[in-house]
Amino acid sequence: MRTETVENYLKTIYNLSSDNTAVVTNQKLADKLNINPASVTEALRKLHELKYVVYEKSYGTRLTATGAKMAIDMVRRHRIWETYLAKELGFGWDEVHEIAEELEHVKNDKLINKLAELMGNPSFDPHGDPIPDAKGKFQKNKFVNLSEGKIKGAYKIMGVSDHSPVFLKYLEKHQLIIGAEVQVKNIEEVDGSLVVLCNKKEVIVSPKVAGNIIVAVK
Amino acid sequence: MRTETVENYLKTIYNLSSDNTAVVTNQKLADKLNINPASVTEALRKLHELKYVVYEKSYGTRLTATGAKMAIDMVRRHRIWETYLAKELGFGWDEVHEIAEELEHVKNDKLINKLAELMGNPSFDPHGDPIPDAKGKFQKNKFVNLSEGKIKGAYKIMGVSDHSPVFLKYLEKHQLIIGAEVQVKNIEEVDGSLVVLCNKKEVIVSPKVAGNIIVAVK
DNA sequence: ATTATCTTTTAGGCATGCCAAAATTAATAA
DNA sequence: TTATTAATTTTGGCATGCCTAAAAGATAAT
Repeated sequence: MRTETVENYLKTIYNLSSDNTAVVTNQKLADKLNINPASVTEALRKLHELKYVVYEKSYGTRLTATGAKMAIDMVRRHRIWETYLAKELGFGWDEVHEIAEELEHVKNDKLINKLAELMGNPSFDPHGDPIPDAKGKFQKNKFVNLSEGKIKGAYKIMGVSDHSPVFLKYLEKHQLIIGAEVQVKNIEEVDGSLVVLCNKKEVIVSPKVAGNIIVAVK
Repeated sequence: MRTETVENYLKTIYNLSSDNTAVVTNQKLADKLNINPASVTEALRKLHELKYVVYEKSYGTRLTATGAKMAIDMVRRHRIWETYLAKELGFGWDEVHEIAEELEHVKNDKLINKLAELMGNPSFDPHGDPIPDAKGKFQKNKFVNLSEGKIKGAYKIMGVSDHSPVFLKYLEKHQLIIGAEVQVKNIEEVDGSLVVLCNKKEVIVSPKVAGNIIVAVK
């Protein structure tokens, strides 16, 4: 099996079983990878042989320790590249994902570590997602959704949970970017939208949008 | 045919037909690519169909305009990455080739152009190999330090790397100004100083001074 | 418990990109 | 020119990674 193929499967399984405990169904994998479920079955059998996953037919799949390690390594590479592209090369945060998707397959740990070092070993990428360190350890974050914000509460935007370009562009337009400090002035009772002060300007944030903004309480 | 495969063939053909005129034999390609000659025959037939090469059986191969363009693009990407890895990330010169070999396949021109821009759009990589610009044009003249000049070599002064008034005044005094044409008559074995002919006058240039004079090879 | 529905797996196929060995073609020397 | 040698191409095969369609298995509703 080609490394790139293995990496893509493991990464996807990892992302679908967030806490690395849940079992992933073939259908979901097929959807994410945009391939036929039959192909997933084949691939999983091989990944099982290779000891990257434990796969019981008609039941589901989970990563082995080895598989999880590789997956987390992919997450690290991806997020380091994303951060680098955005922070150092000035790419828009809506552009970085696609490029990182290719760069993450370059097999050279020293390269990733140098890039990380160059940026001061960041713990979060431009989307606010945590970057595991070289040993695969994540920095624990205790962030909340802006939708849980309270009137007069002050917050700092740490990340987003919707990574679609449409969403990211929308946020940028209103200066609701990573690192921005916001203050909730009011919460409309009618629809639950938040009136927040950001960069000295008032912005109305719908509950849906707020639910996709991750903030740290200040 | 996978893009990466195409790219590797075109790049190799390009490198083997330096001036882009010569015909490349299958055997040489097979050797360079570490594959069986039979596989080369197959691949070339496909590349011919795809209009990347003109391939006449039992004769040889040369790149079409399209093929050459792609190949030169690969050269640019490779050399930009090499330069970047060495200059910006501190990789040793022996390490960069292998990594660049992977990075060069990442399909994003904006990325390469940003990297190039970051480094001031270099025309030569640290080896002195020319880096084609985004349009595929090579800079004719190769810039080197005058300290790398060879006996009987003819050069044109293009710039200096020491901008101190003392240094500039010294150069002026000896007519060693931008645009001046110089010829190395001799290199003293004792201290490595160069005897150069400039404006029909002989000048002794110490290694230290020569190291701060940038010249184009004529 | 049985049917209807949905998911997963099996079976058979296809394109890619490589191989080894045999056959052909070209180049070189006698 | 003919024999020898070298390069090239043909042939048949193999692994990868995907596909579609059909069979088998699991799930849920009546």
